[in-house]
Amino acid sequence: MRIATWNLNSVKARLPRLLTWLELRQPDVLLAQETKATEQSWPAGELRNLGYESAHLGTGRWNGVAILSRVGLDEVTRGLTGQPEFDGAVEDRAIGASCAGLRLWSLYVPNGRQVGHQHFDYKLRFLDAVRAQAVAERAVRGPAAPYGLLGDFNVAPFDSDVWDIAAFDGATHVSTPERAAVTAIQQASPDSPLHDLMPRASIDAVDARPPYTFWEMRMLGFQKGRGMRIDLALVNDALAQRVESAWVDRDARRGEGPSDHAPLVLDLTD
DNA sequence: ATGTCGTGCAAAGCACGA
Repeated sequence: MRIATWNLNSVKARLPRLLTWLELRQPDVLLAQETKATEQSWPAGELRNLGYESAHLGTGRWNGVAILSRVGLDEVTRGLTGQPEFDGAVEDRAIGASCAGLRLWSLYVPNGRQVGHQHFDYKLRFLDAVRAQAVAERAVRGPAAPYGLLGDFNVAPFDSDVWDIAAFDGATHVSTPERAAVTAIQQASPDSPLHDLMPRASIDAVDARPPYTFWEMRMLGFQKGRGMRIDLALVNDALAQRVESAWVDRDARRGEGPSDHAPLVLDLTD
């Protein structure tokens, strides 16, 4: 079984590449972010033609999250319990579902813009709502149920997760409170920690490069190797023990018209 | 700090977000 998470940066702009990628890599579940789609514009028909059911949460120009599955799509949850608002609205940043016995979330954590910006505070509150969601579901489902929080966290957990930590002095994505908020999610249920699965940098069996998942469109970030590992898979023991391989599909970042993110792929035992 | 994208509005140029 194969599951993946991918920030598409517009499903409309990415649809040809998305469909090609689904046929090439054959994921059983895809957790998608930044669809920038409405329920009307979500391409459910094209996805169904490839064998995927899908559940989408999106209202327009920004954000938007979805789960695609060809192994069942049940218990769909749109939004987090207690999800904070920004500018008076709950944004389309979280959708959960159960797929073939796995409880999975597709998350698009707010960017934060600048440390100290109100959007940064919103980011921290959102991450705390993710933590609370994990605690609540852990209480209901128990530690034996495979559980994963996947998506664009907009946080690089370690200094080595960015191309040059000196270039990020004072920046978001690497600050202490953001990293502490991610750690708090992982440790929310101390008897059932969530592991930050470290992927390989590519599908190759051995790849010594850093496993970045995002490269800026500006300044030729990909071409210059200026990347960040900000798309994460936080999974409990029950799911982690089924992971045979985790890797970044950096080939999806190449060529004409890519997203600025590459998919993070998990290959599981059946 | 931004040299690139993507979106939507109102209209082929901008504002906004990342």
